[in-house]
Amino acid sequence: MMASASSQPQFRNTQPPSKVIHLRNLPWECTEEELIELGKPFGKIVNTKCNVGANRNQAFIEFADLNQAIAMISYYASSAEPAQLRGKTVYLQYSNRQEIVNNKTTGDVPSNVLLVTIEGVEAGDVSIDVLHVVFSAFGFVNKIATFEKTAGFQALVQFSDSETASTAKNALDGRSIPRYLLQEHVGPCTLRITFSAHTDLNVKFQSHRSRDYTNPFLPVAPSAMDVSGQLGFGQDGMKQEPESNVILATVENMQYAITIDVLYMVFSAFGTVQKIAIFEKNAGFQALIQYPDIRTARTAKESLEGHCIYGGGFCKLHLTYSHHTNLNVKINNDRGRDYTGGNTATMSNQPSILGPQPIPGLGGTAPYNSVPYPPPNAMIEPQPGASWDTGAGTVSPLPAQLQNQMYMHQGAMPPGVGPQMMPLPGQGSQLGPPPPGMSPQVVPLPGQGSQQGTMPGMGPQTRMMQLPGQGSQQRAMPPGMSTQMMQFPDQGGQQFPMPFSLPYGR
DNA sequence: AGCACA
Repeated sequence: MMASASSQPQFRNTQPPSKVIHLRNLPWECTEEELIELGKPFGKIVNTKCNVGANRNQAFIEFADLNQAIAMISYYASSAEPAQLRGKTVYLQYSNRQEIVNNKTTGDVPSNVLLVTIEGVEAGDVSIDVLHVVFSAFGFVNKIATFEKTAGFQALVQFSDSETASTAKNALDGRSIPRYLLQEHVGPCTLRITFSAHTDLNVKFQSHRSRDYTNPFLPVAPSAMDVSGQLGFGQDGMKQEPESNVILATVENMQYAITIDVLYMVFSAFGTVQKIAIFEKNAGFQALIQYPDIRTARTAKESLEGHCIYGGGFCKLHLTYSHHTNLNVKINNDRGRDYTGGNTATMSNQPSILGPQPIPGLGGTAPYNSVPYPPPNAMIEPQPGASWDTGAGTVSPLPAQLQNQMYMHQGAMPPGVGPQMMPLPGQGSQLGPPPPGMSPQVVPLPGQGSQQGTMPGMGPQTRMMQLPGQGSQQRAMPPGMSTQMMQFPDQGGQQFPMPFSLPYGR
């Protein structure tokens, strides 16, 4: 048949032009998107086929028009720069076929392996551990492999079965990784999820890019040995600031003025506030809130982070640990306040009726154990509404006019009920039933372990934050609902709450 | 680095 029978005719002869281009030496698990990215400058790509060949590192792209394929081949034939994908040289030639035939049901044949594209981040912004935490909420994650593409970051996440994978896909596709799992500089990490064609990933090492959670004895790649400890990130790669008894607060969407009194009120709910300083920086309003101890600060930070001081999503708090340990407040004024007793008679004692009380649902945390001096009102029984009644105590840290402004009464919250009941996170009147279309914001992830079961029907309550103190009288949450679920602010529907069932320690 | 899919 073959007229010019040669040992390797396809290598020696230039292929006749075809709309289909054969690509080889592709990076691992090259995606259709990457192929399109490579080819689209030359024309309209009408079909692709990825991961073919013995090493699954070959692919085909089919242009709408033959001339477009010719343009691509011609360009790279004379270009000084070879075609590249993820830094790898990609070799192109006309395919020996005239069209791609594939029965690809592009995307959604269920698989136990998910292909996850994390939009808007650099590789390295999202650690494999963060991904593991996110996806573990749906079931045991067998393996994860991550890889970079030119403009983005992808991961293959392998579950035991496609049902679990489907659940995860449905819940997470289009959503973003919660901010608190990420470094500050990282932008929104939207997840795009499809089913992979893989069924079992071949993970050879535990490394910063691949993990096999089914095999603890898998050798650890040397490159992954010393990742933790850098940049203040913990072993799991998540944010781990050095803790402090002083909290630095910044405020997003600051539609209302925030005074020291307001901050005092909010932060006193977690323990004795010793000092507050507020100031403007380039970034805007900032405040430092000093507690007697790290533990109290941690409780306040974890409880308040992402929550809004005012309803309607106004004045959303973002809290980090300050590098300070003791604020130097020289004069008490509207910029700084020292409540420790040196300065003001009225502020000389525990100013709040809120004594040390365990935070409901914080799992045995005793945040006030280390308060260095006994708050005088520790024994006062919780009384709904009492603590924030301006007339109830000797100290009224909140100007009357502020009270109106501060806690917008939201139907379910009776006047006089203090900030314990204020609907903190979220944007709206969260005490009522969820507006249509709001519920996806609070799609509860199914719990994987014993710690946190699925919370069906968990609607707007998740946005309620139960502050310690008197709130137990007016519980807005079903008993037993973990406060952990309340700590995840939603951000315009972008984020999702997660049960905080970390399979391994932080 | 070298041509899939049924």
